[in-house]
Amino acid sequence: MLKYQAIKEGLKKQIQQGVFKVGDYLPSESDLCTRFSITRTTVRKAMEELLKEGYIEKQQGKGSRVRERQTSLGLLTVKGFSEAVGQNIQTEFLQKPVLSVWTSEILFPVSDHDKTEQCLFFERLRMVDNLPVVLERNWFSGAVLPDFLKTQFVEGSFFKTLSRKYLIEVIGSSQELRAERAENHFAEVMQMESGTPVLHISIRFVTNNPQLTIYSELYCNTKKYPVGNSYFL
Amino acid sequence: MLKYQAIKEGLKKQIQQGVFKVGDYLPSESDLCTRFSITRTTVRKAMEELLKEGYIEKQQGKGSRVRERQTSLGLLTVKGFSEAVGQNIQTEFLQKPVLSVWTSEILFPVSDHDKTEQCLFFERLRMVDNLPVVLERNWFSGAVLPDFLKTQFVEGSFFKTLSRKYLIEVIGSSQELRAERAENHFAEVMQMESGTPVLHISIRFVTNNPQLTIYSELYCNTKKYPVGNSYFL
DNA sequence: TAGTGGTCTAGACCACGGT
DNA sequence: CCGTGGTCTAGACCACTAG
Repeated sequence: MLKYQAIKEGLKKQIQQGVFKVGDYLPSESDLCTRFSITRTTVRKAMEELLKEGYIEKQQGKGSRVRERQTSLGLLTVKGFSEAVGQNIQTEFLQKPVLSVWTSEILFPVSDHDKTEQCLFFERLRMVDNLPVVLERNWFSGAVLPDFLKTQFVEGSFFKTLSRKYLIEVIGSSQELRAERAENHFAEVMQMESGTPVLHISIRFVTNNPQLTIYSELYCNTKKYPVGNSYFL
Repeated sequence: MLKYQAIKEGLKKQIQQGVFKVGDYLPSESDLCTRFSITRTTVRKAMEELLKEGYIEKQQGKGSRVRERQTSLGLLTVKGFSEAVGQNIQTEFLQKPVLSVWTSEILFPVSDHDKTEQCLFFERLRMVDNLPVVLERNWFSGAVLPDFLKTQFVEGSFFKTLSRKYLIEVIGSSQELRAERAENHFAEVMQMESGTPVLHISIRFVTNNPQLTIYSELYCNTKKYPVGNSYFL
């Protein structure tokens, strides 16, 4: 194992396990140098990677601080979601996590390995001011998530739960987008007129555990809240 | 100016101007060290940035090679576009670049500065097997693009033209997505039934020239060809 | 003023690709 | 075998933040 990799993984694990919490400062670079008997170059390489992967932010003169990880995975978010503080946002479980089956609703091809495992499923409705905005349906293998069905979500977030309780991180994603008509069942749940255009987002999340891939199908009413993203070098 | 910045900008300019072409190898790191009387660390920092910005790719044992720049800006592409070699892809100008006006069709707010400048516009239709897939409408200030209306597109690409002829690079983007009904005019151009869902993508491209922002509105028929992207750490 | 991250020097050895 | 990029050492000085 390369030295900078070891430092990086060590720090990452401590962040994930909560030894360093969001907002905490990591030991300074010179601290780490003496502590592990290595040079600044090596320490800085490790920190550089943590920065690139979204775990920390640096400030000259102050230090490196753990931040709420945002993968910057080119993912789309509902505009006005989470950032819009004044908004009245609710999340409602239409189906809490249960044992289910691999279904053809999943538009990305399910891997042969996944097909041989049990399939877990849950479904949520995201609302702004009591208006349904996103219907979110998720499927994934439960093989590497012991006791997931009995687990409480960390801060209401699926991905935080994977990170804190199972040390699983999302390391990649593929998305496909389609404009479709809201059909009977969806139209009703989403409180849309049947036949209204709905934005259908299919996502495959790849994690650092090769046994866990997450398949999500999102249905968005973009009338009042378009989805979007930004990216700057 | 920092040394690594100077090296980086120098190499970047030479790449943009075609001194180093796609596929060419840049001088080796030790070459650059002696040539500019600096150390490996500094050269490597410069190369690192060029890598991150998508200008080069590195191979241990061989060297650093200029590659076709792909910004990895979290942008969406039509699935099967450009990668699908067997496909029969055409691009048709519905409107070649002309002097136009800032219109309310642009969903992102047009900056006050842009509003005071002349507005250029062009419109293209992308087709696969003679089936319209994307209608693309673009607006931007012509202030910093002398003779743009008389300019031929480099390899049929707007962005390559900006890069090669004006040394302007896209450094960021914001996107918004909406599912809408194809209305009369669009439905006709796109050869879709009126009222069919269409994916509307609004993009604001930010460039390294503060005077140039590009506003694009794309309308996609996702029935056969969904749009999408992938991202991996 | 002390401590932090940012830049830079001048070396060394290694892993990889091609001759 | 040589040249390439990848890792690492042991220093130095600078720019920024805060007490």
